[in-house]
Amino acid sequence: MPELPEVESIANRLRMGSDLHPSLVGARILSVQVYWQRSVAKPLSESFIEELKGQTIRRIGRRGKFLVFDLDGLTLLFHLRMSGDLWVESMAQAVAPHSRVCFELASNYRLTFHDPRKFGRVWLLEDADEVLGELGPEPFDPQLTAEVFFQRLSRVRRQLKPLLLDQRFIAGLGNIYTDEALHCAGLHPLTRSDQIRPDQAERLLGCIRAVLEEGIRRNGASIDWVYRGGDFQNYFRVYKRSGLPCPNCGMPIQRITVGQRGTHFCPACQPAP
DNA sequence: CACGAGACCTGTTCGC
DNA sequence: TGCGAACAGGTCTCGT
Repeated sequence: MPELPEVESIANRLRMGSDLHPSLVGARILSVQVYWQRSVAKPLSESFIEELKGQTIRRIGRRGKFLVFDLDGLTLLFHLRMSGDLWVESMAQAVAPHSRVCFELASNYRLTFHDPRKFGRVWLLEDADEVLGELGPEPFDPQLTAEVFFQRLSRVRRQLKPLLLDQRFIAGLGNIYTDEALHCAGLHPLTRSDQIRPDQAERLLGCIRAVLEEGIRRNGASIDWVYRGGDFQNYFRVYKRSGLPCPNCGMPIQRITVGQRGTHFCPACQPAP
């Protein structure tokens, strides 16, 4: 489910509240239940539970695909990986199947880390950089100019698709938005990064920002049974559209596998390198 | 350094 | 209908 726009949408909802629950900013944590030990990456779950007692959520943000909860001198981080989600439920509700970690709040609500596939992780850290430190730039960082982006592309010789998925190169892109951005930019996913011209780099950066912006505007994409809320899935141009016509030229969208990931592109608009 | 394969997991969908 | 294979929004580790 979660790439930058989905995580941003979840962070916004938790921060602002919704018709179903109040904002979590200012909420105090009474107790924590861990139902799947490996979901807690750090520290050991006993300390995790103990240290969280009495902490208050001061701020809710996002960095790359991480949700960042600033507490009282500690930082709570979530990575949702493939199937994770954060739910706010009334304490009266039964704990749902696939709930991995539950946080009971003083407001009589419960924050649930729900994650069927168990790939997601949560950290409680004194220094968030221990986990976030290696991340590449935020796509919307004004410091990330077309010039800087071109230099970063040129410094390595890698296929564009796996490179854009590398969170150390740029933070927040996943399989959907990478395919959409490459299609928007007219670049084949297997193009080598050091073969890119400055004007193509500028176009690609603009497209990355455009597709992420659209994703955020539509509150992310909701596919299958994981995560509901957004409707960007109705506006995909290439992702999961193999065989269907390219919205630009009508050519059937093609699907290949790149670095173990399904990769969708238009053979006409994105000519092979 | 760059890439591919396997691991970690459960659930859904597709083909026979 | 039933069953196995393929596939899924991510990332880590290992071998070449």
